[in-house]
Amino acid sequence: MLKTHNCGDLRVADVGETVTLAGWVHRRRDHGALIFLDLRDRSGLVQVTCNAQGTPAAHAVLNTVRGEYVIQVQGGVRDRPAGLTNPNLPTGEIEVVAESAQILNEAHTPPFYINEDVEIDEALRLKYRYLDLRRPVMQQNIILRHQVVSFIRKFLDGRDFLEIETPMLIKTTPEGARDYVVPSRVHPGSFYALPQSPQQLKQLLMVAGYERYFQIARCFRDEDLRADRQPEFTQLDLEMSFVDREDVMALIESLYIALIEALGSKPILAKPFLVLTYAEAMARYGSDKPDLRFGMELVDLGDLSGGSEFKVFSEALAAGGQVKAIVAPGCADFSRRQLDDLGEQVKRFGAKGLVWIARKGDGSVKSAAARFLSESELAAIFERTGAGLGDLVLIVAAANRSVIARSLGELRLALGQQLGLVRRDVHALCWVVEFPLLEWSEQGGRWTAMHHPFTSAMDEDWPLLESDPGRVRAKAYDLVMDGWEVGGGSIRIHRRDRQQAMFRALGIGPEEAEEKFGHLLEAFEFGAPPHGGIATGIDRTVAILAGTTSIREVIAFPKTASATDLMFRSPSEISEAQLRELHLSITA
RNA sequence: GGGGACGUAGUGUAGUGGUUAACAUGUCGGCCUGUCAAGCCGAAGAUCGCGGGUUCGAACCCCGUCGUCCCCGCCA
Repeated sequence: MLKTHNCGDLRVADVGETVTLAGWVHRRRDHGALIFLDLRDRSGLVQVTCNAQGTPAAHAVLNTVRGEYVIQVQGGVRDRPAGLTNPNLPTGEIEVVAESAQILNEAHTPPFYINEDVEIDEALRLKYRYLDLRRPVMQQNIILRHQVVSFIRKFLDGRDFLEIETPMLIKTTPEGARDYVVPSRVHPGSFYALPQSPQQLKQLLMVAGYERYFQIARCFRDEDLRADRQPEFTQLDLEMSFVDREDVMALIESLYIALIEALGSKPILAKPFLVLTYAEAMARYGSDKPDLRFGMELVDLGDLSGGSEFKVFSEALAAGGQVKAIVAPGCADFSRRQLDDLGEQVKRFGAKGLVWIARKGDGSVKSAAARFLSESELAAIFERTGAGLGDLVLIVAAANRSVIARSLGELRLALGQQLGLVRRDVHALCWVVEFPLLEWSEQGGRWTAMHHPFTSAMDEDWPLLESDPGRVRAKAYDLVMDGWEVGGGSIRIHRRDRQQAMFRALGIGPEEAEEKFGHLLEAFEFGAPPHGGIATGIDRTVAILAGTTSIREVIAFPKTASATDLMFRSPSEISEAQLRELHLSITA
């Protein structure tokens, strides 16, 4: 080894030791005959010093080094003189007096600061990702990610799980996201698909009798990107035989509690995790991934507004819709401009408008709708919503219930952040269960699986699959953390007849089912055990633990929003020869 | 596919129609033996993303285009 110690590990206990260090010049403070420099390696920083009289050999070398030079230093660890310690550095009580030093490699001045935390254009960071990753913040993120994955492996190994790899070159499936596809050289005109998840493979491992499987699995989906979505991402993929819903949930709950308590920096707001049905989550939070770090729940005003003079209310209800409200605490004095902005926000989600009622501090009521609402109606609204003096009641009425949920749910999130109501000092996790098995696709004109086509219905709901598919609830569960969907899973179908019934409900005919899923259907006839599992997002989990809002911050080499890699400059064209070999021609 | 924001020395920003594009920091040089965002003095460093247009005159206004980010659609 070119070094005997790590920079960041040196302490007072090492005083008197002779050490050899190697690392990057983080910062240099040159007093002429006296030089200080902060030497950095993965473990952290330590101050190295030398002077022209006492250590001339080292001084001659360190006089020429610059930022990010890679150097090696030999010297003794000593206590810093009294009053000269640096409490901001874990190594701040000691320093290394360099006796000699060598330049291992010179470095250009980097295109951005590695030794300072300033905002840098993300495109530049991605172009020089290897320098970006050198920054201490990024190193912490990547190290945290390693710790999370390592923790999960140990946890599951201790509970009798087997880590089993599954292929990356599989087969395109109907349903779900757009596949990334790989042309076959050997079979002209045929393609592999990269897995959107190892879903079928892990089910087949259950049929194979492995009982408890997991994998830190890379997944690929060719869909547009977001701050929390990359074309390739990593899941903890897990499957168990002979379990019911509660078994999988209990296992993952204990894993996440242990994980957060071991590696997170914030306490968990409530244990055990709250379990909400999908219907409840939508009703109370207007979202299937509610952020429980603050209140501001949606309140139903339907029974108060049935006979209202206010047609916005009564007509929505007559059309089978709802009238619902949230209370923005202390916002009664919002300006007209602010209220208009809130109105614009809900319109994005299909609401015709936002009804606002300001209950002023002096007890007076201000509202554009006030003349349509009686005293008693107002009083009832204030009582139901709990709106006090100084609060602002925000109401959406619509015939379409999902419009109300969506618009008030998003408004709740926006206001929660804007008003600083979201508790940043805790993590809040919950389960959302009993999702609808199917949802109607307007553009497809058919039912689609809300989770995936292998999800089992609730036992008592199976009879509804043909008669009333929209009412069938799934044995599915989502894990939600701080308003992010971090995981989702289900008990699977393990009987051929039920799987066929599911395909039928999805409009997949017998021939197509045989062609696309024949292997699975056949496997179910050879003794498939009842089984279920879950997949949780490693990128999202680490991002939340790291306190960042983009998963790119916890992925070593992420892609841009347009799915390019700025360092490799990928995707890129391939040669004519490669195209020929793959039997491909470019038409675009 | 759609909407929005941004693009100015290496980096982060200011400049919203008028002389030589400003500030901080970094870089380079000089001085300096206790700094830790070292300090002091000096110097260099800009195709104002790119193309077109309006104007006597454009970093600034307009159109297009490229790139990055955020959102909608999409994401079983």
